[in-house]
Amino acid sequence: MNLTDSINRPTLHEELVERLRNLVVEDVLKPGEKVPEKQLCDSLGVSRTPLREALKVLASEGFVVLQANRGARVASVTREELENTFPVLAALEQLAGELACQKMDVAEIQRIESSHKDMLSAYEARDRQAYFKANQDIHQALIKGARNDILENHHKLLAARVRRARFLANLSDERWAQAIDEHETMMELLKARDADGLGKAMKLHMMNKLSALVKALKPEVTPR
Amino acid sequence: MNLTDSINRPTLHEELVERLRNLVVEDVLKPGEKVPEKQLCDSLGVSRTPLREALKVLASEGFVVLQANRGARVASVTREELENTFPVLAALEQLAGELACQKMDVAEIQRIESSHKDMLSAYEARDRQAYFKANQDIHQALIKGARNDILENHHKLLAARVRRARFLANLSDERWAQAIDEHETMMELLKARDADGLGKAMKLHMMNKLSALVKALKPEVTPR
DNA sequence: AAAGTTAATTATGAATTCATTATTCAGTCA
DNA sequence: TGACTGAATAATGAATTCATAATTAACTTT
Repeated sequence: MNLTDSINRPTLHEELVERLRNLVVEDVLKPGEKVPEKQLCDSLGVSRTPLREALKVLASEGFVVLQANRGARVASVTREELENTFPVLAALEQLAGELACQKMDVAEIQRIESSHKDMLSAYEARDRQAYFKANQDIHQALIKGARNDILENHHKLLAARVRRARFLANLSDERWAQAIDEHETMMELLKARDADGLGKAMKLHMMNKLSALVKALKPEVTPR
Repeated sequence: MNLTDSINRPTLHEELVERLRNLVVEDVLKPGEKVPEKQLCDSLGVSRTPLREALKVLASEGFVVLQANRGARVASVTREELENTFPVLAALEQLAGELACQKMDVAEIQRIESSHKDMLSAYEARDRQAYFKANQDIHQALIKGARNDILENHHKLLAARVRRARFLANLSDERWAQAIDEHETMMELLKARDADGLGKAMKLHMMNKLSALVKALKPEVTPR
């Protein structure tokens, strides 16, 4: 009898961390909004203890901000934060690209190519929803391919924080086309297993994403 | 009346996160050891609620491991973890080096040079304690110099996790000399404001640190 | 009516309590 | 003797309670 994977019943607070993080990333809980404990407890059917534990974790991850005796507010997405986050994310993706080239097996690369084609189809159809999905799958898979848990964890958190920015500015046609190009290049480099090249391409891809975002954002954000 | 900085009374759990993290990093709480809530509560003079909140945060930071209904254990420092963490840390330091070259002012660089000289003195005197301190000051200052909170946060956590490894293996004379050399180079590049160069040097410095560590570690660690 | 003050209400931080799960240990039987 | 069983104990997860700080509402006072 081989019971390798033991019963996996996550604790309440773990589930709550996941669910609340999703609510923040999916913009259900809006930036700046305060997070009323009682209300959430009622709607989620838990007591305050595990909820508050989850909020502490979320705060350490940067999704909410705690103020003593004033509870939690959803962290706002500032331009400054984006300008700080993207370079870090870019550095992580660069590393991921390098490692992925070395460590991924052929089947994995083929799966990425499949997601890549899905992405192209979504682009042709101008289906933003499907595009984002395929895009995320690709980046996710490349990170996984790096075989590095630490990298994966930190990337996951930063990527989630940045993902919220999609509610701030729409993807321009121009940027969209450029992104597709960049992905084509990345795909080529991955297949050629050009570690250094893919790393640099992924870094550049991120930084270009930031540029486009800041450009689309600039007018509306207070010039600080 | 300018009350820019409001009263800063951290909540209990925040203080606990700091203190417990220190206990782990300073090897007072040993890897694999379980963290008995009651005992800690008594010795710290707090109730279980804030302590448990702190443990959740520490778990999300990777310093402890939670098992449902079995409480928290201090995370062990495995070779695999080090081999995963250092490359990520190296990537962050590379970025920090690049940014620091661009953003630090002259006074800051001079202060780093002063720490650098302290470090050299400590090396001459073979004073490990003082060396570690000066070394940490330098790296800390370079990170600060990058003017990027996100980078700083993530670096801080990873650096703390890795710092625990110093209880696993001693710094060899050979490696120590090499590290000094690398720091000399870094100092030169910083003064020359060679962003790309400093970035690469810091990355290399980290990766060499890992090599030395793994070499010193290899015999004693169970071979995977 | 507007600004300021005080009382009532609400929300939060932390302690305590309760229920459940692990662990320990004595006892049983092969 | 040594492995198994089950009761007793201890530790944990979560709910509840309590004390205090923040917010709101009511009331003055001008």
